[in-house]
Amino acid sequence: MKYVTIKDIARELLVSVSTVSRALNNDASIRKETREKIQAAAKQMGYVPNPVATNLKYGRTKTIGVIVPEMSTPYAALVIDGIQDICYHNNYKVIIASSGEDADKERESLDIMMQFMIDGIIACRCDYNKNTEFYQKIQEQHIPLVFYDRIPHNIEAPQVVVDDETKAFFLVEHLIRAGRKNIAFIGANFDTVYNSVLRHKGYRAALERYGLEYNPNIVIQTEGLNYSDGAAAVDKLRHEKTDAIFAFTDTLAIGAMNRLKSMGRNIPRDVAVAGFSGTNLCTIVSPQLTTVEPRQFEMGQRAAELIIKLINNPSLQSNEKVIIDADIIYRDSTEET
Amino acid sequence: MKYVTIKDIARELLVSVSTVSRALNNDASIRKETREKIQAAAKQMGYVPNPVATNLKYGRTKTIGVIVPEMSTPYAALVIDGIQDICYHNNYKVIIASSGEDADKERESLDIMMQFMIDGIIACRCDYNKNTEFYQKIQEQHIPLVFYDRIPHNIEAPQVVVDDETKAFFLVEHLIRAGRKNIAFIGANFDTVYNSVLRHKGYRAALERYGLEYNPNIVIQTEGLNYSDGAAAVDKLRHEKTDAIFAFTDTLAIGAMNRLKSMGRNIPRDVAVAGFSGTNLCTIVSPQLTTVEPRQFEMGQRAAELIIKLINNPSLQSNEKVIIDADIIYRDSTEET
DNA sequence: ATGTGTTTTGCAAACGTTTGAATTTTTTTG
DNA sequence: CAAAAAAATTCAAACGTTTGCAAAACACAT
Repeated sequence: MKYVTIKDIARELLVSVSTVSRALNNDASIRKETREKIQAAAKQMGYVPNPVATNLKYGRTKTIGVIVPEMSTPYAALVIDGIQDICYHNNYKVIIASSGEDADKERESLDIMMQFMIDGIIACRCDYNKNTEFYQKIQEQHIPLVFYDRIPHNIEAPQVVVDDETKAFFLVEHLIRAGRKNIAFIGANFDTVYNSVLRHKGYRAALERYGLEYNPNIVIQTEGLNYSDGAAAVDKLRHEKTDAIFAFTDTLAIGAMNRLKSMGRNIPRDVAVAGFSGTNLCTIVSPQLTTVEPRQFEMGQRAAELIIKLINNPSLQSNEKVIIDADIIYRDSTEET
Repeated sequence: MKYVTIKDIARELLVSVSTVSRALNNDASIRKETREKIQAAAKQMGYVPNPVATNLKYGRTKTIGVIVPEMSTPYAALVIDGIQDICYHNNYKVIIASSGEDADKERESLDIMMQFMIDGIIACRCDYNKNTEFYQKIQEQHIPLVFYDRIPHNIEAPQVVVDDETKAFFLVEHLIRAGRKNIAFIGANFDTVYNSVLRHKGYRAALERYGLEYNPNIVIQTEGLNYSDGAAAVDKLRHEKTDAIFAFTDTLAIGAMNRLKSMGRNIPRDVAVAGFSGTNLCTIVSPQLTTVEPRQFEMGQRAAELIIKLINNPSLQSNEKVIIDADIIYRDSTEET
């Protein structure tokens, strides 16, 4: 593909390239007539400015890299949508990589992005104890870096997150008020996903607040975050008295729910189940799943706005922390008994 | 972020930039010693080649644009994964835009990508009767263009697709053999999604082959492709005798299934349900859903390989058509009565 | 006409690479 | 030891922009 350049226009109109450049950028020093003549010609000739040339000139790529832990839930899709919404409107390209909850893959993707010289990174770490030095190196190079969703925990950085602890508290409170006494927590590994620690904290606080005993036997940490991990967690609970489950994500909740059902237990009568994520998957399972629904699209938007702000403001050393609101959606899976 | 350049290395080592350039590119005309010295210095100084400079030089962006109709199913995620797998290994950036099944949005995204001067486009059209001229314009500009999944139908272009007709035939055959006599087809609009036309063709062929009467009253074209559209289709079937449903996608199938359940109909006893897409969503609903599962990751890979081939071979005017295999996965939703 | 001031345009360098051609250095040869 | 050949290095232009500064064009007063 051969594109029309500023030079072509200059040659055509017998003016200099600088004049064309200025005219197209509406520079005040160009005579109105000339400007209009040039802009008309540009349009007519199908000129489109070559972004790589200007990027070279300005020493940037107008690209931001996004690392997500997974890409196959509507949750991820919505966040990405939000990011792209802001970025495309600000003329930034977005490149996405999924780590698949694998820290090595995450690291590898970061490496690729660094080679692309992206102007900034929006990341959702899969494991808060991994790749820390790498992210620090990125920070030292003064490449803008924003985290979202997963709490970075052991690294100071701007971030866009949900108030896990509070939301978990309210959700568990809801279960308690619905008459549940033995509420299990199916969480992600505490050494991997810090949000899990926080939701557990909220969970425990709610129990305490309502005078329910905390039973470590019904607090499970899963291997991964797939449906099968939810199911596996249920197996571990097999011999424990349980009348409700609060799962770390919708995926875990759905995995758990289906296992419970196949064991012949009725939901919500025998066991209430609640998740966290607020994807529309909650509405396609039966019974429909109660969940905490962060404003995912907005989360993406905020993260994108933040990174763009940091890119345009290299001096700004802020570690701004944006809290995204989340709604608790009550559905059949936690109906009162 | 200030990066180390070839010039910095040149200055440091008191050689010319061309020597550095050639040394780093392993040019044979550079003395071994010099080359090694330069490469060592480059590494030590943390040099990373500036892709925007080389891209400018070569008149390309090393970016390929992907247009998907939706991004919130595991289907899309897997295809994208496949695309990225190939592209990142070939040093191409991938930028993705979702049209949300809206032709205007699709067009808008294409516009943005054109402004980014991507080297090629991989697209899944949301409506084969919309934006045709626009895609033709892209072809006229000789920008490599590959379609996947949705049949482009009224435009000649390289594509990576599934044999819809045949696969639909076999799936419906399976329903018939399981004893179903009144098999409904819930398809996407025939004027919008050509695959729907083809699957309908396969559906009809299977009926014919087994001597079942074709009943147009139980062939529904939906508005959109969401769960709600599946449910709405079931409502339209309300007064028809139906003991099986073949839905155009898993999403439609799940929407239909849930509506049937809420109407008190048992699946598969009263109505068998089958979908098409092969996402893992089929396994989280109950009963688990029979479906046709195209090799999604592979589909993405093939599409990416094709586009890269075309980029590297501008002369190649091929309209290669790659057929991706698909497996029929039999699950509880279509068990024999 | 001449000079002054303003407006408009052009020159040339720069961003970080690559690469054909020219130049320098080294090696080989008679 | 000089000349020729080969090898290694450098020069300079190019990719498509932007932009400080110089130059040209014009307006107006004298």
